[in-house]
Amino acid sequence: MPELPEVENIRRRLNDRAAGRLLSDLHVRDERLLQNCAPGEIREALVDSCLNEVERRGKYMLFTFEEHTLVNHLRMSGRWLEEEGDRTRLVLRFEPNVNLFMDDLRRLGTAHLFETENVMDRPPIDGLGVEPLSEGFTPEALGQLCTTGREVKRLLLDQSRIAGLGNIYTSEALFRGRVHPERDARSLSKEELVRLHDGIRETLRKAIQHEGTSFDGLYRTPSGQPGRFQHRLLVYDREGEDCPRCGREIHRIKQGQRSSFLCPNCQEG
DNA sequence: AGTATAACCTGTCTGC
DNA sequence: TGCAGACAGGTTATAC
Repeated sequence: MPELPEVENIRRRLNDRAAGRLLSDLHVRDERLLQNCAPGEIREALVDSCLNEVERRGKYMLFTFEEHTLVNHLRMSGRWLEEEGDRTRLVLRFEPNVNLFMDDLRRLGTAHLFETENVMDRPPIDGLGVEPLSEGFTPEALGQLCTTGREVKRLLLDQSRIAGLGNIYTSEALFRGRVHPERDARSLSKEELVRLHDGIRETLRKAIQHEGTSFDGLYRTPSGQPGRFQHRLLVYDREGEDCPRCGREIHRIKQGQRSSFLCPNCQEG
């Protein structure tokens, strides 16, 4: 479910609530969450230490404590709540009386534990591509990623190239850039690369600003509020509706078992 | 190196 | 009403 804008909003809220606080207790309710350690190890590593900050890399959240860092991915249905949910997998209790609950209906989310100094050099963080909102992500940088003959939509979903885009925001970014999702990535002109680059940044910035996209009540900010960006989507989940640019019909296609939404008139094949 | 498929999970919606 | 199948915001192991 959560892509970069959702994770960024969650990160900000968790950071505001808990950064600088002492972790007084930690409960693993579902051991399958843990990818590289046992419940006893993570408790031993984190309890009684201070959370320095909550950072984000791609769709991962990094809870950076003094010695160790907890790396969390929400996958399809994970979320963080400030009250107990009915699908709680992990509980963090901070002094004084700040509780955070990781809730995850489909139980696909993951957590890794690392020594803080090693996090960036270990999987899964070390293999992530460029941050699309960083200074390093320029139209030229995008062009250097578009060197293989793959469909551009699939390339944008590849987290080892660009970290943070998911199924919603790739469709939105390609629409804004007026690039067809099935285009061979190598075939994009300089002008199209600039448009796509702008489309990616504009989409992500606006989605962050509007606190992400909530469809079926799954995504919530930790305070319990749904996002508002579902009201501003241009093509995603709008098959059969009018293109906001030209008024013709929005289409849905399948690429690698996943839906892409586009306007065939505005986005040339 | 690329893709395709299944797998991991649980729920909702659609059509018969 | 029941039931099968498709589908859902993500990633990864395995097989070509």
